[in-house]
Amino acid sequence: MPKKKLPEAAAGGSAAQGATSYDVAELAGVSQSAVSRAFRKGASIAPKTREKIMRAAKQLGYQPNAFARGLITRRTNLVAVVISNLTNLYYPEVLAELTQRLSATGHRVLLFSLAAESEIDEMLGLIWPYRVDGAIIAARLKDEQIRQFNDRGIPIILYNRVGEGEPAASVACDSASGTRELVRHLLAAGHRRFGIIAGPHDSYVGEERLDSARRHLAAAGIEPLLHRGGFDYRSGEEGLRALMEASGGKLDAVIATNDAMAMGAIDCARGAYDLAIPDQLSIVGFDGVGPATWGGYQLTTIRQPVRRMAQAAVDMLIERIEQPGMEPEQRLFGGQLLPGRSARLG
Amino acid sequence: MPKKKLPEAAAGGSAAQGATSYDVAELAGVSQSAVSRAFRKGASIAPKTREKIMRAAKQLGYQPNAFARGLITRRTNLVAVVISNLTNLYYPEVLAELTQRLSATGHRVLLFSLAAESEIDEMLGLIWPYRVDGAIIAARLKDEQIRQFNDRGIPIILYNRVGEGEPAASVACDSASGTRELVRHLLAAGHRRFGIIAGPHDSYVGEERLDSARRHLAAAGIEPLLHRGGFDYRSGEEGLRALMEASGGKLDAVIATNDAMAMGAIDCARGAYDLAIPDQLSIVGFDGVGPATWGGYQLTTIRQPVRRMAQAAVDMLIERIEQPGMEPEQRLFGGQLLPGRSARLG
DNA sequence: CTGTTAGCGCCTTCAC
DNA sequence: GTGAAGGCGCTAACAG
Repeated sequence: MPKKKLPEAAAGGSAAQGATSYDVAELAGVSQSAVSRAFRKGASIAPKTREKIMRAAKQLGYQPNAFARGLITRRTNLVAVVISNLTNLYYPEVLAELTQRLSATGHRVLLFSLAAESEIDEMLGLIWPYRVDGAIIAARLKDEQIRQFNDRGIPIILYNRVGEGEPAASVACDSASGTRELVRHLLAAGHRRFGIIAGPHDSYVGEERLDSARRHLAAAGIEPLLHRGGFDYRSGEEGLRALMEASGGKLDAVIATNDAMAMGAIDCARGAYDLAIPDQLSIVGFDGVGPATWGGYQLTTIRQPVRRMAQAAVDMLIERIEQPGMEPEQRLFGGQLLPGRSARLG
Repeated sequence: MPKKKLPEAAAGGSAAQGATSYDVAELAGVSQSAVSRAFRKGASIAPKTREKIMRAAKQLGYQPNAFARGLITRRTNLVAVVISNLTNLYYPEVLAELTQRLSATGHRVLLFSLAAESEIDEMLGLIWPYRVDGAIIAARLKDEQIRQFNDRGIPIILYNRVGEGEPAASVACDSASGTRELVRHLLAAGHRRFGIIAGPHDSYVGEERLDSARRHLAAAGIEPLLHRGGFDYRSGEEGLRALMEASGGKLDAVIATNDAMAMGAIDCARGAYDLAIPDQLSIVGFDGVGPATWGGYQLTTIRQPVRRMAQAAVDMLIERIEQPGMEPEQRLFGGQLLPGRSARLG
């Protein structure tokens, strides 16, 4: 029988601070462990007792305490989702998909967002106490940081990143071949004078896109102008301005390494230089975010299959939670060319 | 001394499944409770022992188990954040602010996003087991649902919503007066034939904006045309089309109840009807999301003070966590008119 | 199928 | 300032 008997409201009054399984057991006239079983899925319990218990539970507003449960089962049903840059236009889509998928499989999302990549170590210190079952990470982890997850036996999935030395499972969109496709079409349409608006050095996919663009342009004997920005709209405006200046206004095509910058470049080209897009200048992006398809932009870009990628990330993570020690698979998704109307393609 | 002695790696090899405070105590040559004190802030412990313990802890990769701690202290440091519509352009900003603020005050964010408002009850069932310290909710709660939080003694802050019957603390942007300001300027500029593109009925702020617009137009003897959409860009396009049709093309101004729809309307007006904005048609929005200020739109709108609102929500929540039983204050923030270039204002 | 008995890892009195 | 017990709410073997 229950040892604690705080002076509580008599009948089914205020649930106050949360009833325990003992309270429910008492009310239902069964043992505490019966209550426990009633709330676990594969547990053997007679339908009648179960029903009795559920009724009592509802009356008391009882819900099993996840903390007590997690302490024993060593399963918290918590998944950490780490996103560096929530205001990026691209990530909200990802986050929405991830939380939906994770909820659907009985997991809760513990969200971490970073103001700067340097905060990662600090953030890891906030994660460990919660004994998350796994993590999905869209931020640049160092090998050392990946190893900390590995050492603790916490499976992780890197999103649009790959582990450099330390093994890590990952899903990503194939930036290299997406960019190649854009470059090829631009070359085929006769563009020769290129500018590139790239992101900061510390972005994995950003550098991949930049490298790919330069490599394939070099293969055609072309050396593009380069400007670096911060992946946001304003960077696109600044980038276009810088490129126009550096080229003396002689530019055929601009490759931005994401959509936000491409849209900034388009608006700047139209607004500040009165250029017709794509007739006088072709501009391409990457990601296929929502606004890219808006009438004002109709951006020529590569659309990442966000839903499938998120689905894959969740599936892979759950596999690894249920079945520890799986090999660090890397899944690479192809992007889809959205022709749009911001570039002339050949 | 520790009773469990699993056959583990001998030295400081693999931290495996997480060291406990007993492991640390043993290694540091102190009692378990000393370790506990070393990791709690206001606890009395000698600097030297503390240091010894911290060294041992680091060696073992020890971090206190939040589940065990929460079980005793009844404080989980978890805050539920519920957002109905993550892909809304507006909410990512909010979410980013909220997570930053909450992290800064030692709280973890448990994120829930809804595909439909009907999922709320289901979601509440997922929240209770985690004994969150509080919740910030940007979704339409019914009184009954608010009461469940109140009954459990879990403080909540409604974001851009207010409780209808059941008392609830809230922060919101003053939609009514923001809309009034827009309408007044539009009237002053001589607009007479109005169309409104509104959101679905179940949006609190949406209806508030709609009501306010209609009321102030009515005061000027004007009855606007109305089209309802879903708060997204496409709805704005459709809305404009519908209004043009219903008015036979005779329209002076369109009031969209959020920015996304306003931007859709602008693009549609330009693209499908070849109208010059704002010369031939004024279009206004509400929210002041990022893209609204982009060169292609330069939307005339009301900017919500998102940062201050998020800050306020977090502050109010924390107050109520530390000091239960505070009265349900409602904080209303004024929006700022962004004149932009999508409407002629008087 | 049900009740009993140990803990999960930590915080919290309480003596010392 | 430190260590020794007890218990937070629940699950996981066990008997019956």
